Amino acid sequence: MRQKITIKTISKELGVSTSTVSKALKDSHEISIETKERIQAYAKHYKYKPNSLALQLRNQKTKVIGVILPKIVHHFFSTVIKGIEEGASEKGYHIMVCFSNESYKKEVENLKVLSNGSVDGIIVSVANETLENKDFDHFKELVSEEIPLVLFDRVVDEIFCDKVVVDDAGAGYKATKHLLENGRKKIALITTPNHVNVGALRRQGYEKALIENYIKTDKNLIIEIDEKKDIIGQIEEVFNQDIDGVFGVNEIYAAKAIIVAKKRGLKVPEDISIIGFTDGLISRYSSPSITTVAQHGFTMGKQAAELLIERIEKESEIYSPRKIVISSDLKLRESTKPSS
Amino acid sequence: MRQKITIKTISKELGVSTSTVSKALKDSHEISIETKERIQAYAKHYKYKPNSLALQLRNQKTKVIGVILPKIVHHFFSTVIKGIEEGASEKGYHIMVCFSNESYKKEVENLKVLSNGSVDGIIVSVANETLENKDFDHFKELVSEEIPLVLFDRVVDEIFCDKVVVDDAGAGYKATKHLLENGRKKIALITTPNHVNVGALRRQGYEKALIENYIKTDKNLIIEIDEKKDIIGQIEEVFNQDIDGVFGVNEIYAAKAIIVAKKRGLKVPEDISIIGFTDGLISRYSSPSITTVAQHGFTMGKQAAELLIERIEKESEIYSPRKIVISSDLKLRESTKPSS
DNA sequence: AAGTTTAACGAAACCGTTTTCGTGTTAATA
DNA sequence: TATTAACACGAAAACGGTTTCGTTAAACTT
Repeated sequence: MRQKITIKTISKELGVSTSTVSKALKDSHEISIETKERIQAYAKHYKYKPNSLALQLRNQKTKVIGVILPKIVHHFFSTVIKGIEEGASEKGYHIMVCFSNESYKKEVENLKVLSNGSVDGIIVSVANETLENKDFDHFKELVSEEIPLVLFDRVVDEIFCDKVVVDDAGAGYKATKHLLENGRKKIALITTPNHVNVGALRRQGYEKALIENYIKTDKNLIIEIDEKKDIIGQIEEVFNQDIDGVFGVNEIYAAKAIIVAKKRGLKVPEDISIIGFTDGLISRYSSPSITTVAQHGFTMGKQAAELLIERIEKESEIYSPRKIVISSDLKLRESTKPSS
Repeated sequence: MRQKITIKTISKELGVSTSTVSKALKDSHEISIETKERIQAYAKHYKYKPNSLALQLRNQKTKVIGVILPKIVHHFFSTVIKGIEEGASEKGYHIMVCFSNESYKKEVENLKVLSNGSVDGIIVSVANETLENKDFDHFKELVSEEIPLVLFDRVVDEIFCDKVVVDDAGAGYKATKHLLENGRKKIALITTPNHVNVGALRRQGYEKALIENYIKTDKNLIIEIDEKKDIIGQIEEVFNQDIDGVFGVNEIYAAKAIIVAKKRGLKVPEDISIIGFTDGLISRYSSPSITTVAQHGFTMGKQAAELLIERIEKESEIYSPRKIVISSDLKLRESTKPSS
């Protein structure tokens, strides 16, 4: 890189001290008008830009927030990022993004790098592997160092920090209830293994809705997808039962359920209602378009950013972690309708 | 934040100088084994972490690369980010992500913030508004400051820097040729306004393929979508002509074309073949699934990162900008087949 | 015994900026 | 004319590290 121009350069060139230059550039009254003009003109001409690293070091703050996500090529998470960025940028912050790729090891590494002073606070959605391991020491260490931390979506209760979550149980309940109101009675649940707590919560909602309607849950109708194997094949199994409704805990499962249904000659939504989760592009563009639970990723991200920044800027206050629950709505589309 | 422990703290506490501490932590031979052990034990116990800002300031490098994207909630761009992150992280770099939201003003701002020393280099895909304005001074200034810059996908030839692009003209040609080989002759092109140069290039490819097959291009079959208006409505117009093939320059246009076709009672792909661009989720899950040109966003991102890092680390060498062209492939799916 | 090497450490400069606290000069006041 | 205030500026410390170059004392040569 070309020789950068710094305050020191200016001060040498103009025969004044660095303090004078610094003050002149800030239009301080301590400096005479002529000197200020000379310095400012010089700075402008040579396109002086204050080195932000130096400022960050001096001010002991970076105005950057770190974000660690399990993945990015995913509608929900990219929406959240957008929300975080908007929330941050409104307050003059920037974001530094890392991915754990669902790996515990990468999460730990990322956390370590971010916590060495390069960011003022961190927003995380916990990796699946970490949730399985139940090893949260890296987060606890962060908290003990009093680095502001906000968890969202995939959160862990035992970590003492602010959280933003969707009402997954409520959402699962709403989705299932919608199917029930459609007159569906034999409702399959396509979900993730139980350690993914959002999946578990959605399942709770599903079960609650069934119980309220005096339907007992049938284990054969619940299938936990192993993403390492063929997903379609696993979904096929549940279609071997007699079912008239499907609740998929994400939009991929719902979309694949539609594919399976079609293959079996079932008409969606006439013969079977299918509902998904995450209001992404798939739900909008699949045919029939899919009724889903909208997760409001943007709102989550923005709230998370706002929460974090508040924490950063009021560091002195007594700390009592907050939990924001974002409620989710049903987005009605073509894949569900009352049974005839 | 709690009182951070620094080298100075350690040196005071242990009654040695900061230089000794620094050397001891680096296991320097200059320091006696006993002293080293004392210092290292203390550092470990109190979880000393070197402040990266201080290091960055001293080393005059941050190991961070800035990324400016027009948007994020978009399959292609999120794939690119993933590629960039992977390329960066393999070389020990981190990424700082900003969004221009297609706005010239935000792009300029982001560029200014990133170019003040907080990153070692920058990767950008230019905002639409900037492409319309044709105002590239902010990039030129960056180049004149010799800050490493890589442009990808939406690039501008007149900016003197490395570039990574997809072979848009070639891809447009391939797509159109595929339709022609399907026996389609009246092929509509649904594209963007011409200032978006990727759109323009794809159009060139389209026209080239037609000319090669002695078909003259019909202006009525080409429609430039104004995204501010109702997209479906605009697509409807082109369906008022007699057409048997559609080439949409992104997957949304292709998906919407399918919707319109269905509404008109046309069967896809029997009556009309439809091909899209960007191999995202929509193409995979729409029904019928959509034949597309796969853009290899991941590869682009990774290449961009590698190019940039090479530039950063070999700053002394004579500069002659490189342009990497990523070739694109057709991903055949259900929405196209030979006419019968 | 005088000179030389080596081990173990510290002082100080440096990265770029801000800010507090002088300090010297001039102008205003008593 | 002596004192004081105002003005314009500079020196130095600070942020948290690294690194070069002493420096001192002990150990080793000859």
